[in-house]
Amino acid sequence: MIQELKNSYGHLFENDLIEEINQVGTFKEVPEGFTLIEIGEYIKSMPLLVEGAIKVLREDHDGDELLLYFLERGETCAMTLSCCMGQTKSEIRAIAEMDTKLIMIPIRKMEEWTGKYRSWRNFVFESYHNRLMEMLEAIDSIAFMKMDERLLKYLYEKVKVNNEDTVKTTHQEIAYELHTSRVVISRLLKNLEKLGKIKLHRNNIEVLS
Amino acid sequence: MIQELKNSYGHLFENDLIEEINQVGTFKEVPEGFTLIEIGEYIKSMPLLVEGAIKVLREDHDGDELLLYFLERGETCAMTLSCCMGQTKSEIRAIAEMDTKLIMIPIRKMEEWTGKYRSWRNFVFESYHNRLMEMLEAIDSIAFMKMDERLLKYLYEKVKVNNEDTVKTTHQEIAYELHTSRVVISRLLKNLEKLGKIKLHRNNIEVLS
DNA sequence: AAAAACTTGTAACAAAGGTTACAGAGGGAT
DNA sequence: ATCCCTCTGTAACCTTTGTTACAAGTTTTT
Repeated sequence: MIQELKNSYGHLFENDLIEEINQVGTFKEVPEGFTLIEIGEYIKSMPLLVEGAIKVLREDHDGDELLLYFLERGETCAMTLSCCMGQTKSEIRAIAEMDTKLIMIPIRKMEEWTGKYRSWRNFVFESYHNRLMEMLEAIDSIAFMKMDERLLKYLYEKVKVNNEDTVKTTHQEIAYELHTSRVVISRLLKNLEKLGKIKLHRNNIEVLS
Repeated sequence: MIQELKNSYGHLFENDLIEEINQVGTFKEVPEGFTLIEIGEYIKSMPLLVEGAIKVLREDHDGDELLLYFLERGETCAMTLSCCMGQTKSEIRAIAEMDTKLIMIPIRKMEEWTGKYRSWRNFVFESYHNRLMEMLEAIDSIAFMKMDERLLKYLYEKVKVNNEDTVKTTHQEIAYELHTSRVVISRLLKNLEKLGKIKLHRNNIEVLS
């Protein structure tokens, strides 16, 4: 674990802290699709992402979903942080976007470290900052963009996060994450194909350029 | 200033910190409608709200607005915090919702205090937490609710923040804050009136029950 | 191979919200 | 009173998005 830690967090944390993380953290490997946090759950530990990616989703009372943002290597979930501190239930769902490696930190350490290590404090603040910015971006998308723009943006993000130029998913799944219906997604995808931005195949979408 | 500080923050901060705030903070009183922070501005100090309320807005590239949330007594703007730390430009606009009193803290103190005072650290974390929760609520509203529900929610919030049962504003202004058109707002307000939820007057809306 | 389940395409229609245009009410200034 | 400006109400129409229904292709299961 120490090697993975140093790779992903060596430039952020001083050696003492890396050492402590190595002592109290537990290494965890989860497969694509694994649910890391469910809405309403209490959170007992905080994840540091070492490899892979996690998607964070919001749900309304009818069970309708909406993708908020992705977490990548070297990041943590500020929502989790937030819930840890306040001892409140999770407001979001976190699902592994691909096979993912993480280090779990017991929440009692967090509080201690914020007093003890400046680098940890900065990391936590920066996490909050990044998450707020991503929430703003999510708000921009749903408030100001039309569905076809959102869809294209979604595809570009997927391509970036997964580091592949095809998005392996179904229209139905996209519809869930953008909170709309499958028919609408099929329609708009067909349009994007006509515009030469993508190429449609069964179970995967090739994103051009 | 010390008295106002103690009233709003006495239960949160230890005396030493209150004392320090009193030393370095400057008291500021702004009228309703005053722009405290503009998008793209660099931020030099952080506001602690003592009395009144502040509305926080987001804008897209076309200049279209959207109300994100209100700040009330005992709160601070986590966006500001966030921008201070990162030395980045403001992503939001903050406008006094009514006549408002604040204490401005120079940003260099913030960093210092997060190391020195546990209560300050907790205050900052809690601020971030609250702001994230309000962003989530904003997302819920625009993603999952229809315009008439959003409008009613908006009116209820205004009533609560301003502590009056009439909302003194024009349809046009509501349209700006909900990012829609005046005609739509007029239409929906008329409907809410028919449903007996509100009563319309010129320049003000009476919210019933 | 046949059946079942999943995925995509498409048409037809409905609903919500956005746009344009215009009339008239209310209030302030001269 | 008259003029002017702001605010509100409403009609007619358009666009975007959501819904229902169904056909056909693909993959998995039996």
